[in-house]
Amino acid sequence: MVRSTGIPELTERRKEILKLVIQEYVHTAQPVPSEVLVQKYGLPVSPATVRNELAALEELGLLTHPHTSAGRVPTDRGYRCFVEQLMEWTPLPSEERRTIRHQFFQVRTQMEEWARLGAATLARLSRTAAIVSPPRAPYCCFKHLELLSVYDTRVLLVIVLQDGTIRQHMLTLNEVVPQEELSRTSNRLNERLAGLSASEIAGLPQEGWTPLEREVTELLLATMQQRDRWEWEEVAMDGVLEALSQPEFAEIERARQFLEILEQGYLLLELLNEAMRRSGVQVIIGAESQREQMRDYSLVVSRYGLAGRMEGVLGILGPTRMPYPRSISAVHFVAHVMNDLLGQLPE
Amino acid sequence: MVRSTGIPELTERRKEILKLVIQEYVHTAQPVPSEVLVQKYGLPVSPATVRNELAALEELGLLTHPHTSAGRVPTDRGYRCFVEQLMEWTPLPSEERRTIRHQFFQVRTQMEEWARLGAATLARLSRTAAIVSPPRAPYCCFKHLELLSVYDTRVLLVIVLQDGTIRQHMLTLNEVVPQEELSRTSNRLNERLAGLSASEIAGLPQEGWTPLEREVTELLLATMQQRDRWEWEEVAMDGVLEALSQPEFAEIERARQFLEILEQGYLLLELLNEAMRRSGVQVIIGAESQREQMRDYSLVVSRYGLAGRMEGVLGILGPTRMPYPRSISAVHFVAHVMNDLLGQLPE
DNA sequence: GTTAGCACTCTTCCGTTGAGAGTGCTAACA
DNA sequence: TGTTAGCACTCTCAACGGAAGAGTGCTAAC
Repeated sequence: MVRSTGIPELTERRKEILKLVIQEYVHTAQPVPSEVLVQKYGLPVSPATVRNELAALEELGLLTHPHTSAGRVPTDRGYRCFVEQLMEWTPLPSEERRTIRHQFFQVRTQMEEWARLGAATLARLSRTAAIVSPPRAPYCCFKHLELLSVYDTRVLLVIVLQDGTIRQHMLTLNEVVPQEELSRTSNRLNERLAGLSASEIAGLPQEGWTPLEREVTELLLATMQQRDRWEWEEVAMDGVLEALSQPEFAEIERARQFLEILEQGYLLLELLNEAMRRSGVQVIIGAESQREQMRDYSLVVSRYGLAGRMEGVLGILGPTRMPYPRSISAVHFVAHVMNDLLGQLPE
Repeated sequence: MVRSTGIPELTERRKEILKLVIQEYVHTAQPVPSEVLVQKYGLPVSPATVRNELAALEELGLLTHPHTSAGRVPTDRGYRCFVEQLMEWTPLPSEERRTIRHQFFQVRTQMEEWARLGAATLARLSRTAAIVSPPRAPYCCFKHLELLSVYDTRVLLVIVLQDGTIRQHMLTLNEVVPQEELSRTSNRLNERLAGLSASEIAGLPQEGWTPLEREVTELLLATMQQRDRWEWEEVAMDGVLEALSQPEFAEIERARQFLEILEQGYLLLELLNEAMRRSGVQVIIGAESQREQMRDYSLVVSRYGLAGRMEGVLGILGPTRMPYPRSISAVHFVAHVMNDLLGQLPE
């Protein structure tokens, strides 16, 4: 019997051995020899038997070995099999859960802190690089704007969208306009535009509008459209240094490649956007991402929030050799906590 | 004659040789042998003579060599001497200046873009890590707040300070309050508090205020006090990968130390704060910073903005082996451009 | 199906060696 | 006195070789 993912059914003993190889390799970062499996984990068979099984697992594409006299190393498929069938769920200690919930509770009023705390928490739990996008509404309507006279002809335009996005623009007017007039203008615009989407605003007839009203509406539209593109800069990131202490980054070139993925972001943005379409924790192992640059790295991601209303995505990035049970429960838990935060905040 | 900085006066020939050693070393990252100086730069003396001079410069503490049969390498003092006395000013090509000015012009209305563009520009010009703090007023007064009903008892509080800082808080009230009542509350608070500093607000008597007014004032105060601490997170950073391609980061441990300095930030914050107190471009070479972690790195920084009204700081961080003339003109120029941006924006 | 035994392969470490790079010193020279 | 050629000396670095060790794969026996 073959599963939908193309992972072969294994005998119990092979499952056990594969699991041990992965656990050991994740722990030591060294190819795992047959003798260690017998001695350290007390398998009730001889190393020779284990070697036969290892050879069979290699035949199935779940393990490799770097050279003749080296131990076994898991392949992407091996990890996949582990994640789907063999892994034991390791929930976070309830003590730790409480601490984390408390930390989130403390910043519950400061939305701009959520992503940052999420990334920090995730990085600490997973000991690798963590990324958390701030929550936002996918189709976001205008909520409120404010024109503030700053000095002379300089005016600050503050735009608030319905998901809490705030943007500010500095305008230079042709003539000095008193604050009262600015307030009247913003009130008029608020009455006309509040609750409308970008396309609705774009479709409004502008007869009888003042030049200032038109200019502000123009900027408002530009802001709303710009917001619709995800910006890598607003994604919170943490634990990069933590990740770099892994032995896979012993050569600087590897470290640079890893940092490049994180700094450029477009590649991760693509993968995160794909992940947004599904629910639950998703694991993308090495070459499974179909991205050459990601060949040696795995991504554990989850969407969070209220679908279609206010959502974000979070995850961790590390070498394919990562403690998947821990990573998955970390991502799962933080997504859960952030879900709760958002659940308290209906649109 | 000895300068105030403790740099010895040198003969013309020694100046020339020191300059050449530094230029060559900055370029190749290899210890510079006497023969290269003669052959490549056509010094009108023999290698033996150059060796005598090199030995003298080493005696003065301006050069070292890593081992007996290696060429010379500049010391921190050597670089200091170079920066203060020997360096030739290399202005940016006017073509490039125009391009950069144009880029800044395009984001002139979006203050939150300034630091990011500044960092990107600086990184590109200097080919190393760049940091730019967003501009802010050192003693900042309250400008405006707005309470927006979000849903049920959830209310969004938007705070605008006089330097353009914007913070948002999500409140949960005990009872549902209609938007009109919220608007009246924010208007009352705006009338009472606009233009006041944190300490002035803290000193106001609150008799007769509603609980909501007190709560909002509380949050406002917390926000203003929090703003007074510089937050490393708001500092824009760029060019980190660029920096890591330098040969000094061939060993991963070096790279990690460097990234640690940039990620933690507190050390740089200290140095930047010191730099804020002086004007003009400042160069801090290696151990001059008195910080062990900074021993192998140099910082070229400049304050920008309007002293006491709206200011920020920017700079670059790289190995002590850096092209100081280029770095200094880059920092100088970007500070200048950002000065101009702010000059158009009196408080 | 399991296992002991063993040959085989490949890596890794270590000591050696030799070449090469550059200096520092000395003695001669202008 | 400053400059220079010559040369010995030191130190690094790459290459080499060999030995030890790790672990496998295979075979034959149980």
